[in-house]
Amino acid sequence: METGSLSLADVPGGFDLQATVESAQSFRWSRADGDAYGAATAHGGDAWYHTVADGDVVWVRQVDDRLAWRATGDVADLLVERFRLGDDLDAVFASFPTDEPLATARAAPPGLRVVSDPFFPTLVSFICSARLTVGRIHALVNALAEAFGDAVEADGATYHAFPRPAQLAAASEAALRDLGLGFRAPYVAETAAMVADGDVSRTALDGGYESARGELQRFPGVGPKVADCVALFGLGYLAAVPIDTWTRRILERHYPDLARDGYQTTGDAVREYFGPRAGYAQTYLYHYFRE
DNA sequence: CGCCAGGCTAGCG
DNA sequence: CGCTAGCATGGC
Repeated sequence: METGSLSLADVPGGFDLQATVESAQSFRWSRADGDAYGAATAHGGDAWYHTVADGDVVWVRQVDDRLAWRATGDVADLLVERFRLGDDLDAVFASFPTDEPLATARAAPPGLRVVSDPFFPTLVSFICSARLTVGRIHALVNALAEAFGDAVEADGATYHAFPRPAQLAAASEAALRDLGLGFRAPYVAETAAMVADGDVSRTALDGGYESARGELQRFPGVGPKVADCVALFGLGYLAAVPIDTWTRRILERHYPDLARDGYQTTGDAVREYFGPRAGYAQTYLYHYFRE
């Protein structure tokens, strides 16, 4: 087991681990003190969170200006990437128009970051997200890992990586339904098969936000909203603005001029207003106003 | 019991 | 094009 600690003192705009891993972007972080994902907790502040990333079991916790980690390998670089610690949040917010709702959202808490998660787990997670609560998405995604992912031992316990495309493609639709996937089961099965078979263009995914969105919607179970979530959290396109039921309510209440009838037109209006990193604004608004 | 959840798809007009 | 019913499941 290796350990390390990252200083957050010089990370511009700061970092809030709990907000970032419990804000329904990533569903593969679990808190040691019970499975309270999605439940508002006043102070998970210095709790340990764990996951399996790139084959390593990883524990991480934040104490003030330090991010401490333990893992089965060196994960310092991985954490910097996954949590986008290189993003200058002060610069991001300086690029937004100043308005009251966003200022309020940023203050509670500052340091929430858009995650940068691996593509396939993000794709499957958000296919699963349709018509589910955040807590149930978390439970389902981790049930998929336990059922079909590689086992990794650490500290005398067994953890599971998220399944690779071929592993999920080999799962029967009935087995997926048994986990509680419901009508999402065939979507996950067919999408996993497409990725496992190479029926996806990496060039299109890497060819900009518009290109990626089109390629993503080729997958069954991926419409405009899920495509935006994958583009933002799994491909790093900060122009993506996922508009779920909560975000639509938030827009209608706080930004009535941006809430158009259609999905696409609303997203375009939000991008027009906040600019090319509008996804960051959406992530803060969603996190703060969801309650 | 009814309603809703980080929606999508098929099938209408 | 736009619009809507149906979809599985569990929690409140």
